[in-house]
Amino acid sequence: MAKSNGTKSAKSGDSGGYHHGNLRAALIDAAREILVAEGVSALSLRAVARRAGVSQTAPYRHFADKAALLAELAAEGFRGLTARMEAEAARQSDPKTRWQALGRGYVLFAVENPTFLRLMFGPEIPQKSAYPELLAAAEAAFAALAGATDAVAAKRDASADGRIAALAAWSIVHGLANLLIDGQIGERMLGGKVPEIGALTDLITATMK
Amino acid sequence: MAKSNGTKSAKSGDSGGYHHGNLRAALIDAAREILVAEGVSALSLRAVARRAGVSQTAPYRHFADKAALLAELAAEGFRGLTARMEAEAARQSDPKTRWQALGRGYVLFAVENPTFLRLMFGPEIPQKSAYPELLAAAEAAFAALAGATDAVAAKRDASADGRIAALAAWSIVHGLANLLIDGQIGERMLGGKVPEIGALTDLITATMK
DNA sequence: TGTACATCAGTGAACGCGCGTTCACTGATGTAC
DNA sequence: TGTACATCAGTGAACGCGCGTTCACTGATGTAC
Repeated sequence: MAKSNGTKSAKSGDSGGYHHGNLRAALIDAAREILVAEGVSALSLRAVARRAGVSQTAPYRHFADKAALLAELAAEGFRGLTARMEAEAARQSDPKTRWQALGRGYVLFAVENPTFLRLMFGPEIPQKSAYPELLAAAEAAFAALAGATDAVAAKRDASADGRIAALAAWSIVHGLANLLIDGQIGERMLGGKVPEIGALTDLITATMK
Repeated sequence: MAKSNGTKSAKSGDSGGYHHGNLRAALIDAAREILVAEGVSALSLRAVARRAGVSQTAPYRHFADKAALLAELAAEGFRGLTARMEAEAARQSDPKTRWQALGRGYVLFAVENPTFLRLMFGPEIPQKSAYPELLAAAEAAFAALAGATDAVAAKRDASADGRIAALAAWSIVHGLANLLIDGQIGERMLGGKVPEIGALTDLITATMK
């Protein structure tokens, strides 16, 4: 997920003129850095502008408002989530093995990028449905999971409801991910032995039919 | 969950003197009302004092700081969650039926009290472990679930790991609850037919071994 | 029963902060002729 | 090739707001004698 738009930063050597060149991308870079380093509550438009080295009103040349910038970052998060799942599932063709690998990717992404997960699912972006790109990225992530669980369900029982299987799969990995990043899973709960996250996720997803 | 401490409210007829009588309870009532009506982001100490009809510094006579008040409210939330689960599972003695009923209670509580869930699991209370009452209430909720899933796991397979079964159960209902309250589950995902929440939860929990 | 006094639970003003957004503006760019 | 001019992408000041918390204070209560 550590990404950069590979454009000159606000203060790089290009003689630092009045015009920035690629401020839009630089603002998203700055926002990502703040999100990762300080969390979603520190992600103010003013802080983003400060970090990008421009005046606090400059972002309004590129984003309608704060939510529009956050929506773009959240969409990036969903694309990262999908990528992480698919990386984990590469070359897994057995349906069940594949779904477990996708689940591992989901939970690992969350643990590696907790602040992203909070932005993606939290209330900071009101009316997520107002951002088609965000909606599409979220649905693509779900579709990746659903594709695999459909295959599991169909293999086990031709009359199984694929939609329910997909939602159940999403629920279990989403729940585990959130409990982990919210610090709800204490050692006590696991009886002292705390497995590595990927292994733990495999144990959890193995409890599904 | 709609609760009141049954004490005279800030402005009731008791001649409204300088001393309130039971401000501590009245502050928690006020906080609960704000949480329910306006969400966790509106839950400021100043707003709570305003609603209770006292000066904005009065709460400091009863709570060390904002987090202490929120922790008390969150603990109340966990007790409500446990109660909702147990109400749903009353008179269910078959292990699997019982666990599904508890799960229904979990998800229904979340849908009925979404802002409570966000307070209970969200980042507004830093260092939840600093509040023993909160910790105990959260663990009691988990224990209720774990008690039932232990029985399911033991019945199915004597060598099954009860802790993993419990965590998986918690994950799936927690995930479903959060996806629902965050508005992530669209009609599209369910193919048009949107079942009632309790029935949906039963379908989801039925996918566990 | 009366009273001095310690304690408790409130108040009001203030500190110092950060936020999203709007406004009138200006410097830089690029294009039509 | 040179230049007038429209447009674009920045700036800086300000509006109006809310927040958590501290401080010195005061009104009310209850208790010891």
